Amino acid sequence: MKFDTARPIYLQLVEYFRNQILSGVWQEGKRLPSVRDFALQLQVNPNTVQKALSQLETEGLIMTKRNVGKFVTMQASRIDVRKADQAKQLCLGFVKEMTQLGYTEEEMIHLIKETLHDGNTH
Amino acid sequence: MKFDTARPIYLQLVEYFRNQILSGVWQEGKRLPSVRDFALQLQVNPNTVQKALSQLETEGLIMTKRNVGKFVTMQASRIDVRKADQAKQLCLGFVKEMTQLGYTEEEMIHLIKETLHDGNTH
Amino acid sequence: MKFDTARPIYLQLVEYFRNQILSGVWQEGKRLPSVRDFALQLQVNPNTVQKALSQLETEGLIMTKRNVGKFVTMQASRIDVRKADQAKQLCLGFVKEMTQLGYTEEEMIHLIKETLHDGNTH
Amino acid sequence: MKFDTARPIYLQLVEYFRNQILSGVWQEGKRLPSVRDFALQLQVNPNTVQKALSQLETEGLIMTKRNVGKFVTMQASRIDVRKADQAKQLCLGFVKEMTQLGYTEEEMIHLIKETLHDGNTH
DNA sequence: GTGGTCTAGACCACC
DNA sequence: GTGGTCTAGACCACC
Repeated sequence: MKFDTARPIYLQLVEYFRNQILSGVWQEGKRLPSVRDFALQLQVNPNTVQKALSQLETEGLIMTKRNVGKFVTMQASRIDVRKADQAKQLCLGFVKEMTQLGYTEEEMIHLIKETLHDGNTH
Repeated sequence: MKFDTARPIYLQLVEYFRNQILSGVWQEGKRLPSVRDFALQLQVNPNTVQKALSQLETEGLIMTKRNVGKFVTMQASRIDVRKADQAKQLCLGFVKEMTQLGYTEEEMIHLIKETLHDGNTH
Repeated sequence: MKFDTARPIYLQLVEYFRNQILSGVWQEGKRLPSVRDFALQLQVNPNTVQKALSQLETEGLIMTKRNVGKFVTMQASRIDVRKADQAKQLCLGFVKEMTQLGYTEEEMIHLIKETLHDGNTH
Repeated sequence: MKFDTARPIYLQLVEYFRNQILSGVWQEGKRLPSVRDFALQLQVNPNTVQKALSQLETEGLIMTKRNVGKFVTMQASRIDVRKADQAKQLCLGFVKEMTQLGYTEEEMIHLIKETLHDGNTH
């Protein structure tokens, strides 16, 4: 995994982990690797992993079973709500910035389609 | 003007100034207020204004005439290119994140339209 | 029985067993199920049950008859003293925290009554 | 300040800081000592102080002005709500445990009064 | 082995 | 000077 040096590693981890959960790549109830394993695998300090996972626990996407491990929440509804929230935030931000630049609805939609069909999303 | 205390003020100024230029609110060739006037008006340290304006000069959106003042560039084409770039970046980021969450093209466009017609953009 | 995965299970057992004894649900002299039976019934490791029962024996609420089994103590006075102690500790803690928050005697008593009559205690 | 060695220091700090705010000892808008000063004064590591203050920021009781310092929130209403919440939680816990032990309303209130008039609260 | 806490100390950006 | 991040590494309880 490549980290952007300009932003805190732990925040990039939060975003990565959150995406895995909201997109369903990590399914409800899935057991996560241990903090130490994550740290080895991601080449960062265990404390950094711990900080990211704690934040996701605060957000309710992860739960800890003491002396057992950490798990993706089993409440699918919570995941769905968060996913819809996240999408709404992304849309709001995008629309706000494009509007400020002076783009119209048609232009926005045209540009979005163009972007999707360019194959630059990967 | 309201600043977010969590992010560097100079960056917020860069974004604000850049938006004014790219959206055409500040037209080509427009003379900018002096650094001191900006600082008074925005209630920030003159060094902060200076730092923001320098960055925009590096980006080619502003030019300095020695002993006269600072001006929005007169090269309209440069502004247009930057504006298109900015829009493309916004689209790429938006599409990438929505795709990661698992949204399809139709869903994205539906959500964008919904956002625009909700009146929540302000 | 539901355990809070965030806190040691054995401590939760200690609290549960102690409550059963102090409240009189388990009367003086009552013979307890075997460690193995408890473990099966509570779905925990026998070592965990053992640890909890040992602590209660140290506290004098339980006694072991070798090759026979474990029993609630027959000294009713010991139970009464511990119960009064426990209540006193609860009161002290409660009053201390409420006082720190700035609540007066009248307010505390009013809130307690409100809580009791809300039916939220279960 | 004396720390209970059985519980995490950062949690004890959270509780201490929170109490200072909810009780009004630290008033709305009050600037807190710097993280480093707190650490020196409390004889703990700056990271430990930081962790406690971050949690209070998540709770909305503290806000950070970058490069300036940390401040008690200026939203008095938020403080009031949290204070009422806290009191309700304390009452619920107290009533639940006393009820489990078999105490009646009259007994609880009698014991609370006794505790308050014993002078043992300090 | 699991997560959680804490320290010492370095380094960073911003102002 | 301010807060924020990160690391290396130790130590703990629980199971």
